[in-house]
Amino acid sequence: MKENKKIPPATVKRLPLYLQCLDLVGDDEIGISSSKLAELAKVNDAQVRRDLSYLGTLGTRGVGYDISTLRNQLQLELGLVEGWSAVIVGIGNLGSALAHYGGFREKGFGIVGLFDDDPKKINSQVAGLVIKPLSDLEKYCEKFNVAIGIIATPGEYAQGVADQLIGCGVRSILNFAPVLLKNVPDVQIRSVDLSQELQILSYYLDRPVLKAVD
Amino acid sequence: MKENKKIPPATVKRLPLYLQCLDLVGDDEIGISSSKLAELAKVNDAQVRRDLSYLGTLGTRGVGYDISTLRNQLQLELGLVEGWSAVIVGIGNLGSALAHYGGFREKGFGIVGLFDDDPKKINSQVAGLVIKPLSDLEKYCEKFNVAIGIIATPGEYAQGVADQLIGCGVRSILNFAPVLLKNVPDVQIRSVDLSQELQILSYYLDRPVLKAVD
DNA sequence: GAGTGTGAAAACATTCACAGCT
DNA sequence: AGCTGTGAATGTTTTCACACTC
Repeated sequence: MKENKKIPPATVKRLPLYLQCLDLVGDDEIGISSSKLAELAKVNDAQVRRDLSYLGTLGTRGVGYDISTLRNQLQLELGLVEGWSAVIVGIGNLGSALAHYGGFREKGFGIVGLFDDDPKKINSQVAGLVIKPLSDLEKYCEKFNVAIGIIATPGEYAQGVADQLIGCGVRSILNFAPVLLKNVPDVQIRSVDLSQELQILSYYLDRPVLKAVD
Repeated sequence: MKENKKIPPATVKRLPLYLQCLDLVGDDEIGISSSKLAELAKVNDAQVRRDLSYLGTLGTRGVGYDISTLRNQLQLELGLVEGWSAVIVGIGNLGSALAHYGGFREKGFGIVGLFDDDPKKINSQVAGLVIKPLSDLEKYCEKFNVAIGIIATPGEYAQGVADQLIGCGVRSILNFAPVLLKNVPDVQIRSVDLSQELQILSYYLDRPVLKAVD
């Protein structure tokens, strides 16, 4: 396991953003200043410097940050160089969208299996992978040492799928089903609830003056 | 416009969660205590009381909160009773998933139009709506007074679509494309980046001891 | 001169703990 | 007795501002 120097959660949430911003600067650019990066990421420049300082002393005073060093360090810190394997469970429209989404592979994640219990879907192909029944999950998790489970099922199946994933040794779950999953010790669960995002937006719709967070 | 008593952003983010939790309690229950709600929402009970106190004095000391009053107040505060209209642009797998997603309507949003510029998709139906070309966007926005634009296009089209939506008077955008949209004054933009969520998970994957935020 | 790294200040968010109401 | 609403305490995050390095 990696050394546990603590990076504040608020900073962790911004690291992928910085990584994305680095891809936006021209290939000819070799360095970047905190203020330029701040402008791209739409945050304060002191914020950028504070955040990056948690990764070590990466910058050069009077000069800025070397882009490729910075990118490497961000990838390292986020664990994107470990090549984590992931499976997607629930291959409806959302699951298919996720399976096709190139951003995962590009960022170092490998989608190694698609699962669904609908007989009409089993054995059909999506994004070059054959859809398997959930009974094959354990076999896959062992074979590919699956670290991440992505849940894209309807709400009513999500908790059962989560339990199964955890039973197979998966320690990280990204949940798109609109339900609250039970907490389990040592298992990280992140939920993205599409309708909640819209509700937050709705609050600010009436109040154009206020600024949302995030 | 609604009165602008300020609710802290961190609280606004939890209001939809409380609303969801209220649906979890039995229909026979008439009231709920902050500690019960806290348990369901997995937050501290003082947090619940503080959050709800921003909506006014809703509880009864010694008793708790009346569920239906609380639900009404949450919906009111979030602007879910205004019946905001939304359009979805980009009807690939993700856009289709969003179009089918029942949670939007249930929460008071009306999806009034689907748009895509792929000739193969135009005029076909998804979730009971006919897909229209982007050139029809302005007409729809006027006709239905569209408040929210949901972007589910590939990244390269997202900024153009956002510009068009804003040009049509849309003041709120929920963006699923993995790009950073330009900020525009008085336009609220929320981005959900699927790969960023996965990267945050990845950070904590190596560090089972640490707790993520959110 | 330009731009980082970081103490110190300010702002924001969470939690404790209890007075006060039912 | 039970549970809310909220001052006060604590913890976290952001921002300022400047000493320091290249």
